[in-house]
Amino acid sequence: MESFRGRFTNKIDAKGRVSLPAKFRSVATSQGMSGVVCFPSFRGSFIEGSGPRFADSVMQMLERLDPFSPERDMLASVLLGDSAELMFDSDGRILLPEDLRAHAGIADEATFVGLGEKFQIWEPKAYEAFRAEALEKARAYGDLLKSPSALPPAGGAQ
Amino acid sequence: MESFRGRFTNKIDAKGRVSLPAKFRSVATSQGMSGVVCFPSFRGSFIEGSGPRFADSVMQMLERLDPFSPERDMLASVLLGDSAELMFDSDGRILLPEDLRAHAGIADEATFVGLGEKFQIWEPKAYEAFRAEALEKARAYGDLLKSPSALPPAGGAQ
DNA sequence: CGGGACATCATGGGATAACATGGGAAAACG
DNA sequence: CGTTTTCCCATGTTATCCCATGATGTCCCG
Repeated sequence: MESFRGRFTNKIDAKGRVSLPAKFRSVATSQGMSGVVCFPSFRGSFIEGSGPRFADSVMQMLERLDPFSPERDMLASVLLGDSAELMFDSDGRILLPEDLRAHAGIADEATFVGLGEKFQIWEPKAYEAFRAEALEKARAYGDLLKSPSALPPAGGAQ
Repeated sequence: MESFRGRFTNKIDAKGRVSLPAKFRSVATSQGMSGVVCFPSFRGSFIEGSGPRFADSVMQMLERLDPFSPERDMLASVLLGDSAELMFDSDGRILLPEDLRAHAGIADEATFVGLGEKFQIWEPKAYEAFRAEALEKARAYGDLLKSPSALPPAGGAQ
């Protein structure tokens, strides 16, 4: 199962287009979609993105809630209302909407970071800073990664 | 399966016409209807809308209730009695009925918010306020989707 | 091992199509 | 008849398509 991996920084042209890294493109395509789904992170100034597989799982989670419940409406507003389906053109580029760019403080360059089932899009310098911090935290969180064979029962989600 | 996603704010002209966002239009069309079904929300000052698929499922939900119960009648009078089938014209516009506009406090602009199987139509500033609240609550509901990996990535449960 | 032929990719620009929006005229309605 | 709705056309803006270029990588063959 392919997943998003690696880091790529691409330019944004005058029309707002960016090349989606070729490797990301092929992940999305292998999931049956000629595009990606993006939405502003509600945890920081960056854009979250994914292929249809992850996006569908979010959708299914929402459909399990009562159709007129406040929880469903609020979660859907944030997760779907703010999201955008960005199809790539014949050259593999996507058009980053103005509001998403503003959220991430992105001007003329964007850094794509693969995170498995999803990826993130950052303003390059902002990502540098985040990455330095992530490295620190990773050191501390390293203990959380257990060898699968060492997990006691099933579930593991302490 | 296509669904309503994204947020769009369009103008209402002197005749009361609004462009239904092109993406919403194609969702409705793919469900076999050249229009959408709209009705006032019973939980707030906004309009609920959907394609025929969701509208049918609402119908079925009503039919599961006791046919002569006051609950059923109350819900039906809002969900069906106040609902309108709005066909879009050759340019993809719909005509928002006066009572629906009044319910949502909509004057000359309308914000369409995609929520999966359904969508909502808001007065832009009212939606802004709702969204801010939704963002807060979504963080609280975040237990449902806390770490992104907590979501079933590839059909974990279903 | 080296060098080139070729594919892939990111990027730029011009042409074209799609979309939101405004207004006029015909048609439907009461 | 007057009012409201539908249809048609015009326009500016935005997005999409198509082609060109250069840079990088890959592969094959000598």
